[in-house]
Amino acid sequence: MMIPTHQKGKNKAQDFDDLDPVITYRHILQTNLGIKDPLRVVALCDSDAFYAACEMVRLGVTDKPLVVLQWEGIIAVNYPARKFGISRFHKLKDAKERCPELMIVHVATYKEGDAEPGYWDNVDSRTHKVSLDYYRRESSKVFSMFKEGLPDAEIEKASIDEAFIDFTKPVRQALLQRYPYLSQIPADAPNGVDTPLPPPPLIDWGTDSHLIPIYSNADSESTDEETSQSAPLTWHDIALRLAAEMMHKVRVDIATQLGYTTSAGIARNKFLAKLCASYRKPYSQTILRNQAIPCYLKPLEFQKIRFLGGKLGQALAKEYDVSTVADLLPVPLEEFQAKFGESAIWVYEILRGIDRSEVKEKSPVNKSMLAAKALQKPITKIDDGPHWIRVLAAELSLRLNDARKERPNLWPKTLALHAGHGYGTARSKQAPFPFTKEVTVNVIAAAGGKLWKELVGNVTGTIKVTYISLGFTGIEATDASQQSIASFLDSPAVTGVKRPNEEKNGKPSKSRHRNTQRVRSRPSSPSADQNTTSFTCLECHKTLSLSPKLLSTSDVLGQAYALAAMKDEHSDFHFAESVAREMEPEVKEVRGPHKKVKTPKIQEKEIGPRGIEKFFNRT
DNA sequence: CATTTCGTCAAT
DNA sequence: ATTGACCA
Repeated sequence: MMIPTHQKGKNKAQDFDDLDPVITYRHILQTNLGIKDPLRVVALCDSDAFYAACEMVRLGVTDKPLVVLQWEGIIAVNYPARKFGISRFHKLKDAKERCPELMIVHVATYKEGDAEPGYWDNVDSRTHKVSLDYYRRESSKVFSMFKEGLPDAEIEKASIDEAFIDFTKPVRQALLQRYPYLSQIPADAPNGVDTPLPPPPLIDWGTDSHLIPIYSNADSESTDEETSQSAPLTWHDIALRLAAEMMHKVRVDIATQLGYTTSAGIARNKFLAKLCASYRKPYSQTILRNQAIPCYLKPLEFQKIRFLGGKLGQALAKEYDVSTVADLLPVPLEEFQAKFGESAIWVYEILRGIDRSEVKEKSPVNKSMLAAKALQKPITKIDDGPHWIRVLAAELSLRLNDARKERPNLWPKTLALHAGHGYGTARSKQAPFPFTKEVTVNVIAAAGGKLWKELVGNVTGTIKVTYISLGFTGIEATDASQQSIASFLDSPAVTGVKRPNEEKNGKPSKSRHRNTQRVRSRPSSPSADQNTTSFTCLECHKTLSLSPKLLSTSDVLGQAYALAAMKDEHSDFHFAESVAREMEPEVKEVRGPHKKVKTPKIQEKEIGPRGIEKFFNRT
């Protein structure tokens, strides 16, 4: 296919050549067109000054200037305070001078031993850690309202205060309902289902949305609305309008019921929706018609585009010594490909208003959960680590157990510890996290403490750590088989509490299983030996071989071994074994030459080019 | 221009 | 398993 822009500078009109595609009955009748759908409509909706709005709701404040403080820094400024010229980068003192009646709210904090975070007037970064949990909870209320208000839309949580919403499906439904003749291919249609749709009706753009202007109106007296309404309507414009109505309704509901104002951008794809969402703020929404894309995009600094704000955008700016989208339009695709490889097509298309990325519905549960602390005074002694690890562990415990109130079957697969000083200097250790139902501060702190030793243990002398974080990764809702094993592993015997009825013959007693369910039928024939995974008990050298059928459970068993290793108790091994045996009775017991022990115990690792001694600066 | 505390994904 | 890029 010929791309006309290969000739430098010439074919500007054809840089944006897909703004008014022919839409046929096939397009409107066919579902699952995905990103190729010429009637695709995507919105980006984000909360205005979200943290500040959360505090206003919490404190019952309306309209008063307010900032949210995190230690000495302002992290959120509500719109009334912005009227005084206050921004996130001002010092608190400057902000107070600009607005003496400014309300100042410090984010919730807690210290070691606190049951939960709280709001305090006097906070001390040397002893306390920030908790952003209140904002997470409020955020999930907002997302619930998106879901309830837009049951047919795909919704992708993009951050704590932002969601992409794919309106294509609900808009299609509304289109066919409002204009039923679209579903009837006329008898005299020349090309049947491939006949273009009749011209769209005239519509009122309404008053709930702003419109991005279609012509540069710098020296024009007409308003944005006039210049944007002047272009002839397309069916895509009708689709945008229908989405705007739905978006507006949900936004009003959220503002009324939760007290959070939002702003939204509505366009044909994700990156354009994100861009135009901030066209007017707060509490407004903006429609970007296809015809308005060129004049909106060309003067734009390309580093403001999502994913061009980092290294790639810098590389582009440096390579061509330019800053706007229009500056890059003459660059042929081949040149991008030579210089930017994989990203070339994506960049080339983005510059032309094309974005193939899909709105991907995400699990309501985050895949990771981390607690982090920046220390203004560095840790210098290895023994100082465990204190902060306990603080971080307490938060993780609180948050995980809170999440489990909604979803009891949530399990974190690994625990990771990061530590470092300054930028780009972090090191980390991670290990499988023990599979227990009782995720207590002690369990997390013990596992975290092990990681800490692994990370800094072989440094002799002084360390320097200004940043430390502890987090779960691989958080998932387990299936029933894992739940049954988990509840077994949480039985008192496994968790270390002695119980009256110990098992006989290595087999657990019935009573221990009254809360577990049998979920897997036996495989009809056992698998061959070469496909099994073996575990050997360090103490008695008994080896357990698991068939591939138990792939998922062997994963769980791995966690059981982690627990055993952590507690230095070999008895857990045998409990794990008996569970496996019960679930798959042909699990083999092997005696004889000991195979290599497979445990999740962290192996001592060779220090790489950026050695640990170099990394943790001696002082 | 920036801090801190998040979170996701990909390369190796 | 570890590191880093990027987002807000």
